[in-house]
Amino acid sequence: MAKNRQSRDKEATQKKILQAFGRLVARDGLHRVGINAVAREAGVDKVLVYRYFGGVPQLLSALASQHPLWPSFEEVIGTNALGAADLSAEEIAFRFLTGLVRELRRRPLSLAVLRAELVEKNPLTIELSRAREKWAEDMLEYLESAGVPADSIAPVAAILSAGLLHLLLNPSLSDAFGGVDLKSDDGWKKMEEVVRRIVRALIRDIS
Amino acid sequence: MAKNRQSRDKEATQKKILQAFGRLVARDGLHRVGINAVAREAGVDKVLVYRYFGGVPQLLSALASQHPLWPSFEEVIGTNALGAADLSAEEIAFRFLTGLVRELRRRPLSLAVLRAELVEKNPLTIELSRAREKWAEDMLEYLESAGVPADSIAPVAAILSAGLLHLLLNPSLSDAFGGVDLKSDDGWKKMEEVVRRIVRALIRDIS
DNA sequence: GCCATAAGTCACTGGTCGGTGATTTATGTC
DNA sequence: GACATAAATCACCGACCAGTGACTTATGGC
Repeated sequence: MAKNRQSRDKEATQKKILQAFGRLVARDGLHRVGINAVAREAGVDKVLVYRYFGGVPQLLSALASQHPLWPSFEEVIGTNALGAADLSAEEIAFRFLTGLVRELRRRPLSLAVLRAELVEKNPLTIELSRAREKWAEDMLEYLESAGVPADSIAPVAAILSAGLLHLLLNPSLSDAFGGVDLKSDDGWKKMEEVVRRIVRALIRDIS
Repeated sequence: MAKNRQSRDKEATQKKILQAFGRLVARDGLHRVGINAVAREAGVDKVLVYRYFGGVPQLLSALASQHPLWPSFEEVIGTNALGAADLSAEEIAFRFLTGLVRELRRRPLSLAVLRAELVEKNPLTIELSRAREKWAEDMLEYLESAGVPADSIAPVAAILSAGLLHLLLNPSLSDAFGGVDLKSDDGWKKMEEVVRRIVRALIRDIS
């Protein structure tokens, strides 16, 4: 016969399940992915999903343990906190905002988590929010230790990063405003220039 | 007997249904409100919901025809386009951003729609997105006709309004950054000052 | 008081979901 | 080749969902 239905390979099956879960979450969003859908997508009986993982939350944390949801300071800024100390405040702010976008853009799972947090309030999303907030605090601490006066710019950073995040989550929004296509790399390049302008103006204003 | 179960009052029933729908959407989000939930909340058989409205989309449009989802330019700015022509660019930009927040904050249904757009792609949300985008275009036109140089500030306005919107949809986000409680009026008062600072710096930079 | 109308109710279909107990079967070991 | 083990499957449960056809009954007009 062409192929055994039962491959009897635990590790391979687990991998199939995890990959299917990741695909589905990236495509449909966290809030509409359930055990049934995962099992279907993986071509596997749902009992196996329960056996090997336990449930959707465990699937997510298994995936997150392979590829962390949130980028590190180094990934975002392009250098560690020590190296960042040599940069100007403007440069750090610019790199922070654009780096954030760059890193999140290659993490569809993280974007799905952000969307889910906006829309669903359950033990899983609450836990996820907590983790993300802790990460944001850490980022801010790093910024401070790199010499950025956090007190004065924290709320500004909140608005700007929230804005970029929102455009990231909802590309259609920007069409109406800027006519910039944020689904394309070129669109984001242009958006980076805008960020540069904003940051420059704000920093000049403070000092 | 205490009361007839059947009140036999079509208009009253329709009103009950609409109100129940509005309550549920504001509380649970558009994407998790179905016919069954509406009927339960209204204390009415679901057949009546189908009879009087037809489905969830029609419920939403019935509600929106009573209270428009998106505020007018006058509501946002506090004066019509003619009056706005007398204001400085800084003042218009400030009023636009803070007015947007003020008006949307009192429209829980609109916030629910924005959330749904982020998370669900179906005929209903697509139609809703289209309507909202058209509204945004109109707003931008009004701004232009009030003397604001739209070309140069459109992308900036996109980022800033998207940011405020995101904070509106996700109050927990701001905690980590600014320590500002955006569920309270005071928090938003503080946020307005931040907006003032940003707008002033940016306008100063342009001119 | 009669009765047509329409407001409201009941009961059902077919489907999906999360979750679980019992069973089959491929595989490596001896 | 027999057999214990565990990988995988099957079959089911109760709950919820959207949607529909058939029914009951309150009400206003006569």
